[in-house]
Amino acid sequence: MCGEVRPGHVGRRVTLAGWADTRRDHGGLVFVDLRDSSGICQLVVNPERAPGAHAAAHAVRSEFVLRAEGEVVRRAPENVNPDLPTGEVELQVDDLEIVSECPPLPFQLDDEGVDETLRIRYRWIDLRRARLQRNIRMRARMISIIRREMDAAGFVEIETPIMAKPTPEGARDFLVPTRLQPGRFFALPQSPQIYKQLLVISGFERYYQIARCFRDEDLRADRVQEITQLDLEMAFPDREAIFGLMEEVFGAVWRECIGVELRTPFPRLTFAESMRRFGTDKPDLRVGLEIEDATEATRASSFGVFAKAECVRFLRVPQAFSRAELERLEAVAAEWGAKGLAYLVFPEGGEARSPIAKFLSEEELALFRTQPGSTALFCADRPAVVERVLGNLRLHLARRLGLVDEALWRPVWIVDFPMFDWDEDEEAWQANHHPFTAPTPESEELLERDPGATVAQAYDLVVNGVELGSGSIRIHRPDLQAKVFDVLRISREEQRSRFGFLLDALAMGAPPHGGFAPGMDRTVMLLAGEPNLRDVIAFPKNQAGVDPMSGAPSEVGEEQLRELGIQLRAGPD
RNA sequence: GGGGGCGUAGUUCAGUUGGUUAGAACGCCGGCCUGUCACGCCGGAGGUCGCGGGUUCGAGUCCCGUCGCUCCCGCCA
Repeated sequence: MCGEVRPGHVGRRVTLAGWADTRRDHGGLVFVDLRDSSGICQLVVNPERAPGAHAAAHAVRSEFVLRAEGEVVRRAPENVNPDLPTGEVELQVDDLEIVSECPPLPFQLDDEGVDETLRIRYRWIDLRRARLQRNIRMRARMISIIRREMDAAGFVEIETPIMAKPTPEGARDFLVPTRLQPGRFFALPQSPQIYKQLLVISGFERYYQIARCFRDEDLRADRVQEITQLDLEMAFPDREAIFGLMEEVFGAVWRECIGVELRTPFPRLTFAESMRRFGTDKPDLRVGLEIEDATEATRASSFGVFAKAECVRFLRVPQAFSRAELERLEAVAAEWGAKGLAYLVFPEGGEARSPIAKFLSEEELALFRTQPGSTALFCADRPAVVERVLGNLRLHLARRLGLVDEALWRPVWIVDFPMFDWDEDEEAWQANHHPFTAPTPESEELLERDPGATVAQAYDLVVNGVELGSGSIRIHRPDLQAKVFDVLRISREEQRSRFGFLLDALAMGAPPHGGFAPGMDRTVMLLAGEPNLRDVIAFPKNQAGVDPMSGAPSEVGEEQLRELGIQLRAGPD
């Protein structure tokens, strides 16, 4: 292997094979950097020693596949390349075979800024980049570690159907027609949720799967339509058992993939506390800034906006902003729905600067006064708006002021999510996690009386502000499941037709069960430090959901459609 | 569905108030070169300025439309 040639091999005759990374042709001597997945080794071809090999070397171009035979020799001290692990030696070539040729590439491998469509279209070349090789190999190592840990913990890997039943609520399904049942469709699973519950009910007390999941939704840098998740479910769970297992698995992954020791147990934060302190349910705990409350303190204020607002909160930022900076911040805040951004600037050795200072009493001012050279930024509105604005402003400021310690890893469990969110458009309750999530025993009685106050036994794992996975303790009593469906206004008939088999199974000896499902793509993305999910996926699609390499999805012939009983209409108009 | 950015050589980009023959770097081709390692030096080829329309004596540049890519919002139980 090219990257493994060492001084200990000096004098040995070896054959190396790989790709021509670069060629340096001196007319006489020709140097070729031969690359394989283990690294690079320099070939030296001397026209006097090997005229045949020299002619071949002269014809070599980038990315040709070569086989070189020769003797490992030690380089003279002045010729050592300290940047190369194999830099003390080289291969003195006697025989060089061009195994495979390559035309000039559509882009250069050392050019990082190439248009992504072009990169994906020629993915087999793009994947030769050291960075992508590292990402894809790290992904494989992670999956292998996870399998080892899950097996050791007594979990059984079981495959569930890729062709499953459509679920109209939630994300949009990818539908799959079938010739044998014209007019009917399978759906690609958004998750193996129901199957895994059935498996545990079946007596597989510990199930897992490296599962592909599909959602026909719009894509983002950190969102693709086809994801891989570690899907797991267990009988007689307690939340702590699942947390402990995941901490062990992620601990092993971080340790063995990037040499980082995660401190366990991971801290826990309730949903309510996370929203209050960080304005989000996926807080980046590397950022020290926290949102503080001023609702009560300003209740009696002569500043009407504060006095009347349902909620007033603020951020203390360690920088005295200028007028222009504050205007830019206000514009940023407006994008997130802020009607305004009140501020108190405390400059170094000067009076507080603020258009609202005159409305605030000495006591109120004292409350917000921090060290000189800082600013208090206020948002007053409904809690949801205040949280969104200040939560995003917190991240924006952290990035801009360099308050994020990139070397830190801060995992956190977010717990005690609300069972339901109120959907303004539908004027109905929606499951915050999914409809199979159990309420806490204490809040179960609130289900009918006050659905919004019901607390779910659901939890998310968040690392450095990225939601890696979520899970819950499930409902294992058919009566409770039916009650939850009632809150979601799913009629008894609909419950039967859509989830009848699950309700039946719950009625036939279902143990308490629960599970978790961390996303593998996002985990590698985090481990590899990649901002874009596509760079940890071997063959990704573009933002329009199209594969520029194969052209998928593509149109199909009439014959194929006829067999499926599908007729295409001309266009939407 | 909505908003921002981008689209000029194989690639990454520059291109002034609209004005001669649209440039650079890398890559590519040819030549020279026996210690380079992003080799060097000399020479050369390479352009539907995304596409369509308009304004103008004249459009890469201005206007309208359209397509593509990308980032974000919505959406993602």
